[in-house]
Amino acid sequence: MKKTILVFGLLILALLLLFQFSKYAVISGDLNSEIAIALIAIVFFFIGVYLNKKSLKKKTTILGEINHKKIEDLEISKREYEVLLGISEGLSNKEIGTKLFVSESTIKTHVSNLLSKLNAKRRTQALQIAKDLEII
Amino acid sequence: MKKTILVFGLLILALLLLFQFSKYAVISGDLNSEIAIALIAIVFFFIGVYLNKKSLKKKTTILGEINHKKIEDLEISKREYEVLLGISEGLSNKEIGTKLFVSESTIKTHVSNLLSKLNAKRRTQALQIAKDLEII
DNA sequence: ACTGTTTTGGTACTAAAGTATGAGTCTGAT
DNA sequence: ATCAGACTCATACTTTAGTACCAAAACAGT
Repeated sequence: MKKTILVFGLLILALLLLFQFSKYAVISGDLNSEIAIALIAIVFFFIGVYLNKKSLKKKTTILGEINHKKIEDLEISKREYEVLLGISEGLSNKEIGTKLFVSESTIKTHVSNLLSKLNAKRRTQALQIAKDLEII
Repeated sequence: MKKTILVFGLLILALLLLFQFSKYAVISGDLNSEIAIALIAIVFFFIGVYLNKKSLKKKTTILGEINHKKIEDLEISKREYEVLLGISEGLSNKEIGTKLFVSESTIKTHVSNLLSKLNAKRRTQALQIAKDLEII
């Protein structure tokens, strides 16, 4: 946050200097006034682009983030969550078991518990619900 | 949200400073060029914001849009695609059948064809692949 | 040390999912 | 009219998924 303020402060300072410079350039006639105006225009254009991109980025990132609180609220354990991720990768129970170095039976238990915690009837429905809750 | 407020605050500050400079310009008798420069700056700033917002909007929409060409390339039929959507909603074959007014057998056929076309072994894997190909 | 939760895993079933094959219907294009 | 592709549906199987129940080991916190 402090960095942001510092950056913007320096930015404004730079702009003011640029502005000042342009003013004197125009008055003294050293520079072609059209070039000075064009510079101002270009710089402010990119400032606008930059600020807008920054503010929009936040919104987009939030949409792709996982809601850790929701996971806790649903009382989904670490292992169960790993299984959920396996499901989202399209793996079978046996494949998830191999990946996590446990038996298929264990995965079945986890999946069954997951389904009841997510209030789902199938693993595909669990995926849909999980996406909706933003936990995957 | 806080960031947005901060950004706009700094923006307003910058504008006020610009305005102040214009006032001094008026006092010093250099009115026309100052106002002109300030106007140019503000206008181009907003042009930058506007254009950027437009281009970002397109990108975001593209990310959420379906790649219709890919669907054709994979030779996925209309009905098969509807079944795919049903799967992505977490429905069972029977439920998809009810939704589309056909028997479960028909859905099974569609699913089976879908899986081979998507090169998937399971419906969950089909979902993962379909998302990757941006067809859902 | 005791307690509660997590993780693990097994058995025994039931229910879905998926495969293979065949076949009738329907529609758009030639 | 014929022909290809899409849609429909059934039977018969095999394979995963999912449920129910039980039980032991591992662990964290008190």
